[in-house]
Amino acid sequence: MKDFVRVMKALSDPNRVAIIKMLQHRVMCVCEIQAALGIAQPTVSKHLKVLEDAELVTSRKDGVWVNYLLSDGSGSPYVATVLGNLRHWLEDDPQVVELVEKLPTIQRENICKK
Amino acid sequence: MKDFVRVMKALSDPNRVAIIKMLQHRVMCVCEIQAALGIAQPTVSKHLKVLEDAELVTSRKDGVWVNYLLSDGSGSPYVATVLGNLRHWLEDDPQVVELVEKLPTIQRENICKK
DNA sequence: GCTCTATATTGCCAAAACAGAATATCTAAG
DNA sequence: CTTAGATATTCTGTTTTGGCAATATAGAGC
Repeated sequence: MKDFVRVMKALSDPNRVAIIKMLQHRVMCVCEIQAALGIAQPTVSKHLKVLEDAELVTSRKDGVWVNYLLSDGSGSPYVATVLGNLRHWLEDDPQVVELVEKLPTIQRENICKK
Repeated sequence: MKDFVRVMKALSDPNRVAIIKMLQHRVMCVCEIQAALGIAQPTVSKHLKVLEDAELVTSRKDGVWVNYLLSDGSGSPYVATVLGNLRHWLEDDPQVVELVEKLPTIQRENICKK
């Protein structure tokens, strides 16, 4: 029950759902997600922690960067199923469409290192 | 996006999930749910409102009683899918098992009209 | 060692969520 | 039309959440 509720709670925020929809297209680092969503960096880190605690997302350190990617869902049937459903769900959502369209223009080389 | 988040948020509370698991077995009125969960009546009504707003649940008035039942999900693909999944999910959850076991002993004739 | 830079953590605030007590509404029955 | 019981709504207090600014941490490179 706790695991299930944790996953549902993680999916109860539009920004977190947006992160998942973006990660369906590619791996992203924190500053890229920050640039895409237009919210503060600590806020992004906190959202990612919630998603990671729910096992919806995993991270891999690559030097200074931390790459976030979708979990394979092997640890939780809820995660596996919901991530599967989210492949089709929200594909036509205006906010998601806009995010995915500008995704190619967001590259860590241009965004960070200011 | 808003619809999806609303459904996820509705499923982010253990008591609300418990209500859904009970409604899988039979229609229930407010005071029966109250007795099963052991929480205050206004709290139950509020949870039911959240579930109804998310279209996870429907209600039918029957005189003084209001019977709550699971939605058929025809209004929302998220609802249809998640309610389908919840048929199998949490079947072995201790809290759910205990609730379902004592479900037969909870009848509105015995519970209400105090 | 020191300096950048990316990310995480902390602290704080406003808004939302959950709980119950008290109250209001509705309906059946007399 | 008055009462009694089932449910909904309001009110209030407490906890949780989402946001940001400020700070701390970690790794790359000098």
